[in-house]
Amino acid sequence: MSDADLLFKALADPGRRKLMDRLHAHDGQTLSELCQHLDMTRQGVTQHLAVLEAANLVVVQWRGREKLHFLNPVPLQEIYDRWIRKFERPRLKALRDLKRRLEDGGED
Amino acid sequence: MSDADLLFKALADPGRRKLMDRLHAHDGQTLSELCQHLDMTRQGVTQHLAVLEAANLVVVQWRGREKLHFLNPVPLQEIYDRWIRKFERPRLKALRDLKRRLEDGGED
DNA sequence: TTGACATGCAAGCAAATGCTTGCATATTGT
DNA sequence: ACAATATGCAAGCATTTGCTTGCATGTCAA
Repeated sequence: MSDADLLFKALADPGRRKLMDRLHAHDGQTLSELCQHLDMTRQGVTQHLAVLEAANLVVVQWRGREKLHFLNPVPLQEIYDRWIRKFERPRLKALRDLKRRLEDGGED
Repeated sequence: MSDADLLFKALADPGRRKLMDRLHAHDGQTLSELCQHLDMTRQGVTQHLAVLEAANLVVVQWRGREKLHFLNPVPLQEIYDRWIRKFERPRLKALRDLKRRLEDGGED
């Protein structure tokens, strides 16, 4: 399965996108914490998180018996580069490309 | 089904993404033309295109018995605004927001 | 007008997906 | 040590998805 496939399939579920939003509101939450806002069993949430981890959208860190979840924005940038910027209307494209070149100078 | 759901589900298939690329290489192709590059029956391609149309990523125009397909980049921009820009690392965010403001001045 | 071309519609089917339940394992705090 | 907490693993099941085959409809061109 390609990277793009893992990414888009991961994002193609409302429950998983909600998890992304929850983590965006408060990064580093445990599984139990994340379960509290989803209308689903813990196992369901676990499986959704596994899909997000496979897509590298979420990375985990263990602290004792707790599993902490953190967002990784890098794959989203790859989607932008491959699937958004490429399909922009030509009128806008030249302008955005210029700014992106500027931006590359400021990358960390 | 929400807009975001239609969009991400539409993009979550390699065949449909390949169709997007084919249309990007040459916009306005007929169904038959698009079929020539996919290893699939015409019906399969029809169904994939229907998904892309439902997501508003592809719009069609009839010319006699031919169905012409055109890309619509607008929904991809909405994905960017809701799901890419929002999740950028803070370091890059300020810089990108600045450029986006510049860019909005050049919108047509 | 008639045959070739372009597409639509619908049923069928294997595989993938989303979710559950039940039980197992590991860590913490008292 | 032991009970509560946090999580993992696996089987089962209903629904959705991706694709096919067969037939129907509409359009063009000689």
